[in-house]
Amino acid sequence: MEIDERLIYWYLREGRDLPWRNTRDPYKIWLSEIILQQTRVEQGMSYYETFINTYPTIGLLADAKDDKIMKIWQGLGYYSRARNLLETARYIQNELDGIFPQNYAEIIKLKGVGPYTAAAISSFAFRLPHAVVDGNVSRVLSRVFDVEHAINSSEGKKVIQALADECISKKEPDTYNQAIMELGAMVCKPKNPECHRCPLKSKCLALKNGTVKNRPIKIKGKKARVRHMDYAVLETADHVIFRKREEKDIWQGLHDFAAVEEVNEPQESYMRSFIGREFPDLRIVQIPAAPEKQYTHILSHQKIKARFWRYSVDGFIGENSLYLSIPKNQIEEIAVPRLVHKYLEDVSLV
DNA sequence: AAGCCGGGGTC
DNA sequence: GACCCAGGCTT
Repeated sequence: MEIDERLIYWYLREGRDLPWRNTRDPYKIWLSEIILQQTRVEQGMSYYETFINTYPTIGLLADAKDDKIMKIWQGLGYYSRARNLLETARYIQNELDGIFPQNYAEIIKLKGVGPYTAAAISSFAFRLPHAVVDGNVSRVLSRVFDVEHAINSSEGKKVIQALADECISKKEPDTYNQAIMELGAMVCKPKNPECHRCPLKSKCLALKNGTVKNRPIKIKGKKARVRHMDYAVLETADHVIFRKREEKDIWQGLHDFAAVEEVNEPQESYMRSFIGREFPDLRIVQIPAAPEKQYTHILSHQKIKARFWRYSVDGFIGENSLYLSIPKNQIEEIAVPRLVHKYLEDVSLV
């Protein structure tokens, strides 16, 4: 039996029943694929349910407020996905009369949709023969064909895509695409792959050559850089002052606090003078002797050493400011990074 | 081609 | 701590 047939038989027998696998609605498939970019099924599942329940159609999503989308996306990471999701929903609703594009060339033009996602939507929604290549597929194919190119080099990507294009079932491209990703997730795992129960074990060159453990080859990434963020948490009797992050940096569109970022960790006096410059109309009522909390927050590319200094203040923040004064009983309404939410929980502000 | 963009799980 | 996840965008 050929590779595609083996995969399909195995998948029909052992594949998981996931919500987005029971539809050909391109809206639902697109939404699920954006959520699942660089995200495990188990992590994305509840977000998918929330989106579909809140916005059953693309037209309803298009009408949503930006801040509401960021709030629902809170905790999923890679927030540009949420911004692009909304922009694309509005584009399809307003410019394309709500009709989702129906072929690969048109689909890949959508913002936030690259080669993987365009192939996924093309095959799952329209049964077009475009082979998906994601992390799972790259791993499976690099083992089955014992590929020595690094899968994250441009040469390696070409090699893998060519193999994928060759293997895909022309009759059932949708089932085949689901199947090979499922195999990568359930059997041909990064560590401890379960080759004994693999439908491709008799065809796998890496298994035959004893190189499974060394496939795929991958070029190592850079180490995370360290950042020091010292937050001034300014609190009045019933408000807390937040900042909406608009600059091109992490957490765009989310809220944190007024912050000092220096190479070294500042002393309290430095924080106080920063607050004086940034908020001339504010009077500090109570000065902390030390940070209220500190955490090390790990991102894939940054290690953030965060300290939270909490000041009691009174007065008003200026007009037209970058800052928002949020009533304490509405803090849970705004989107915040995981780090900030952790702090808010630890000090009982949410 | 390389850098940037999150958060959570596994080993 | 290193690696990985239904990747894509920017430079």
